[in-house]
Amino acid sequence: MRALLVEDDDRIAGNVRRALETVGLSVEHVHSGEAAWFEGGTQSYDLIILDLGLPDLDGLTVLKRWRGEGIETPVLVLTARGTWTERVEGIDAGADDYLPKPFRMEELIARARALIRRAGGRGGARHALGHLSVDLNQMTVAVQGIPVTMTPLEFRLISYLTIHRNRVVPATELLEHLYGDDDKKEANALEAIIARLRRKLGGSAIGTRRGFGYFLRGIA
Amino acid sequence: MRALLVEDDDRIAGNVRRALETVGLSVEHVHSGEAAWFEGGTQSYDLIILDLGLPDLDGLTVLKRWRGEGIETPVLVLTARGTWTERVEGIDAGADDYLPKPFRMEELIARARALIRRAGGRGGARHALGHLSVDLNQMTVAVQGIPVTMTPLEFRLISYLTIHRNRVVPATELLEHLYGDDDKKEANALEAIIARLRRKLGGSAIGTRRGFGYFLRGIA
DNA sequence: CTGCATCTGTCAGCGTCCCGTCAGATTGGT
DNA sequence: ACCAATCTGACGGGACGCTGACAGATGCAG
Repeated sequence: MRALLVEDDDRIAGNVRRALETVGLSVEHVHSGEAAWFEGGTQSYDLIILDLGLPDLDGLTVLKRWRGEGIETPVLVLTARGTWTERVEGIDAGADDYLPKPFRMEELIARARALIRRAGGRGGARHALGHLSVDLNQMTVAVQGIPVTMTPLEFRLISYLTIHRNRVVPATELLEHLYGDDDKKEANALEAIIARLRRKLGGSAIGTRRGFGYFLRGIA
Repeated sequence: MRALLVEDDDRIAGNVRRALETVGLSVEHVHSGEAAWFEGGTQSYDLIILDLGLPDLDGLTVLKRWRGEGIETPVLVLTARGTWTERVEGIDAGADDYLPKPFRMEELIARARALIRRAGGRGGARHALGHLSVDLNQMTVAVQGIPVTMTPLEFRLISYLTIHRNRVVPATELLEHLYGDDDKKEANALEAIIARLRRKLGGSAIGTRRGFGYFLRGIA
């Protein structure tokens, strides 16, 4: 379940990304209209979150182009100014839903879920790979069917790795995800959590790429 | 058991919400016709309370669109002016019942109940898990068949957990549900209610996921 | 109006568990 | 083989959640 986030403001983007990821979406983020136009046109997404106020190519233009090309991905439009005309424009251009800033993250999530559901993509908050299964709703993790209790940090870490299962996640990114970038912890804190996770999940669940980061592998 | 409340006046909306919640309904609230149109079309509700006097899209239009789409959810229409013609219009558009402002909350609740019951919503109003049974219509809770008396807050909490039984509900969400986000209570208030609930229901009914929130489990 | 009962928010104390830190072992790359 | 990166076990401070007690608020009865 992948989402494309088009937003030039990094602060907002960070929040949105975190919110979406907690409900099990894997989020790709681009800052500009051009990049969005390219990403959305070449990759397959289950949902696109589109901010209208972009530096280069206008969001509405991008949206119209997509629709013109027959791309049917559900699009949720964000905009600063919530005027009536703009809303109509957005709907006319092919937006599936519309959300004026500022908005509450819960609302964004609710609407995102609704869009995905309507599009027929069943919101799968349940991931399984190999002998490992992660349920983002119940916040449970099971190895070979038997449940394993997780502490908050451990769960957030395994969730993040699960959502980004297909790539190596840099340690810095994990640290940023677990603690707001402000908190300064010894780098060792992450390693400690990884160690505890490995003990619970079995040693081979989490792999290390020395100098880069960590990745999840199905347990063989 | 979920209700959608479409009402632009926040004062009225607050009262209605509280009233509905005391009878065990989980209430979603939108302010505009557009939002209502979207919410009602994408989510599944057991009841919709629709105010006609909306700023953007007229309530009647929304209602007609829903019916046109085959959405059969019972709709209770509220309106400021109770003229005869308007009532006919409302019924014609597909409303199931009609209530002129001002009205007494008791009457609203009575009609809401009637609509849900008529729609066969009886099926969803009674939940049973393990030795615990929760009846949202009668506002009763029973453990192993013997009824337990609940205070209002306790009942709203157990209702909310029952409705969202399949996931871990974050403490913040519970706080927001019990008190409007405006009220700022010490976080401990929630814990106090949970403790009282546990004493009544037996310790194992409500589970804690430290750092996340609470969840309901059938009593084994 | 007064007294009683109930509900519920606040507080303080306590136990449990989380997790950051440290120190030493171990691994992997060159 | 050497060095840096990573791993791991142990430990302790502190966050988190639970509970009992209390008091203000509210409602009801007399």
